[in-house]
Amino acid sequence: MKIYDSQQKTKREFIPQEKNNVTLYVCGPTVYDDAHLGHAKSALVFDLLCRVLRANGYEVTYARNITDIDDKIIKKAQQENKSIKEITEFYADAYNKEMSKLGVIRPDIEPKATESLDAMIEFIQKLIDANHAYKTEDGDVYFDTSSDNEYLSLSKRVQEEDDKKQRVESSLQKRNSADFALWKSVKDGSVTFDSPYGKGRPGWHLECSAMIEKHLAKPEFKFSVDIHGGGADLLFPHHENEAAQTRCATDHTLAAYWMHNGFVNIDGEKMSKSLGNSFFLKDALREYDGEVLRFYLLSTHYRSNFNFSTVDLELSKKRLDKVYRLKKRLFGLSEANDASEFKDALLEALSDDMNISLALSLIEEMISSANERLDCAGKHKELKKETISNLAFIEDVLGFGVKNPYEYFQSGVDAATKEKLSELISKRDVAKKEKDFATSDKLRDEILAFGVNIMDTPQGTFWEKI
RNA sequence: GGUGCCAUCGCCAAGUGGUAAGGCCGCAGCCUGCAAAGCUGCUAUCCCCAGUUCAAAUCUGGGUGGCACCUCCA
Repeated sequence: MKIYDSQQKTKREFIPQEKNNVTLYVCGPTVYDDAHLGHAKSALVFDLLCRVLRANGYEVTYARNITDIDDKIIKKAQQENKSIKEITEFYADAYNKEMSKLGVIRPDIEPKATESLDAMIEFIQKLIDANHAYKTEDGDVYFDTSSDNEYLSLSKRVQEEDDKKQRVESSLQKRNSADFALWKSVKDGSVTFDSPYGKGRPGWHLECSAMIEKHLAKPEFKFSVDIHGGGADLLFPHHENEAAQTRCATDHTLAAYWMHNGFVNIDGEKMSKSLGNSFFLKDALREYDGEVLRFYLLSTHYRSNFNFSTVDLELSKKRLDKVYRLKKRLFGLSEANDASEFKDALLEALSDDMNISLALSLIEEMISSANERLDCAGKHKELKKETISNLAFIEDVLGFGVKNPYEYFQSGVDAATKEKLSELISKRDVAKKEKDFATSDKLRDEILAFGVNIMDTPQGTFWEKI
C-alpha cells in the first residue's frame, strides 16, 4: 500500500510500526452546528482509507475525536438558551446519523474533549516541567514555540519577522507570536473547568495530542500513531501545533504518515457561512440517497479540491445506478467469495494512495463486461457467481451497492404510489399481450407521470424512480 | 507579500519519460411493437514558448491562467 505523506510531500510505501496493526487518528468535528459537505468528505475519505487498509489485511484501530469544548459551542448554547451538553449531544448525534447514511463506518474510538480533561492537564504539566510552556499573569498557559527547534517542520512554513514583531507587541504576555494557548483562563464565569492553573478551558490543539497519547500511543514505538488525518486546512496551525506538543511532552513523534483531504468548494468558491453558500449534509440528504452522495464525494481523488455541482452529482447517481442495475440483474443468487483478477486490480488501484478514478474505471469495465456476457444466451453459472462476488467486494471496500437494488431504485416512493404503479404496470402488461399498443403507451405515459422510468426485461417490467 | 498546489476531449476525471483509462453528453448500430435498460462502434496529442532526451502530457526553465493556506475552519 502506498500513501502520500503530506509532511514529506511524497507518495511512499506504507509500513505500520506493528506488523499487522495500524493506528489511525482523524480530526473530527466541533459539534456546534450541522455537518456540511466538507465534514462528509473528510469522514468519507478516511472511511475509505480504513476499508482499504482492512482489505489489505491490516487490523485497524481508528479513532476520530469529537470536540465538545469550544467557544463556538458556548456561543450557540447562549443563542439558543440551551445547555452546552444539549448542544453537543444534539449535533454529535446528528453528525453520526448523517454519516451513517453515507455508509461511513463508526470509528473504533470516538473520544470527546470533555472526557479527556485529565489527560490534557497532565499533558500541559509535562510541557511546563520541560520548559516548553509557560504561565502568564492572566492565568493562561502558552506553548513556547521558540523552545521547539522542529517547530514548522510539518507545514514547512516560514515565519516572517515583521509579522512576529507586530504580534508580540499586540499580545505582551506571549513570548512569541506563534505561541498558542494550552489553557485559556476564563474569568467571566461562563463555562469553565478546574485546573492547577485556575479555572478555564483547554486550547483546541491540545485535545488531539492528549487523546492520541491516551488512546492509541504505545511506549515501545517511535510514533504515537501510524497515520494522522484531517482536512487540508488543519495542516497549519492545528497539526503543526499538535506535532510540537507531542514532540516536546512525550518520547513520541506524533505521526509516521500525515494525510490531508482536499476541500469541498461550491461554484469554485470555498464554502462558508459568510458567502452564504454552505451546503449542509442534511439538506443534500433530503434530495439524494446517502449512497449517491457517498459515491459523488468519493469520486474524485481525496487530495484534490472538490467542486460541488448538482450536474456532477446527477452523474454520480447514473454511475451508481449501473452498479445497482447489475446487482438487480443477479438479485437473489447466492454469493461466493472467490478471488478474481478484478478484485486484485481494484484493491491495487485503491492501495495506490486511493486512486479512486482508476478504481471506478475498473468497476465500470467489469460491469460492462459482465452485462455483455450476460446478454449472450446461456446459463452463465460461473459468470454469475463471479460477478456477485465482485459486487460484494465493491460493497466491502467502497461501500457502494450495499442496499437491496429494488429498494435503492424505489426509495422515497410511498406505499400507495407503489401499489398504483404496480396496478398500472399489470394493466399495461395485459394491453401489451393483446398487442393493444395504443393503450399500453397511454399507460406508460401515466406511469412516467409519477416521475419514474420503466423497463421491460425478460423477468418482467420494472420501474425506477428518476 | 510569504508558502504550496494545479492547468488533459463540450463536462467530470485517471495517467507523471515509451507513444492518451473510465464516466456523462453527442452520433451510428444491435436489442425492443415503440421506448427504457443493456451492448457494440465513433469522438482529444494533453494552456503557451524554449530546452533535455532515441523518446515528454509526463523532466527543466520562462510565460499565462486558476486555486489553497498564512494562527476560526473538514
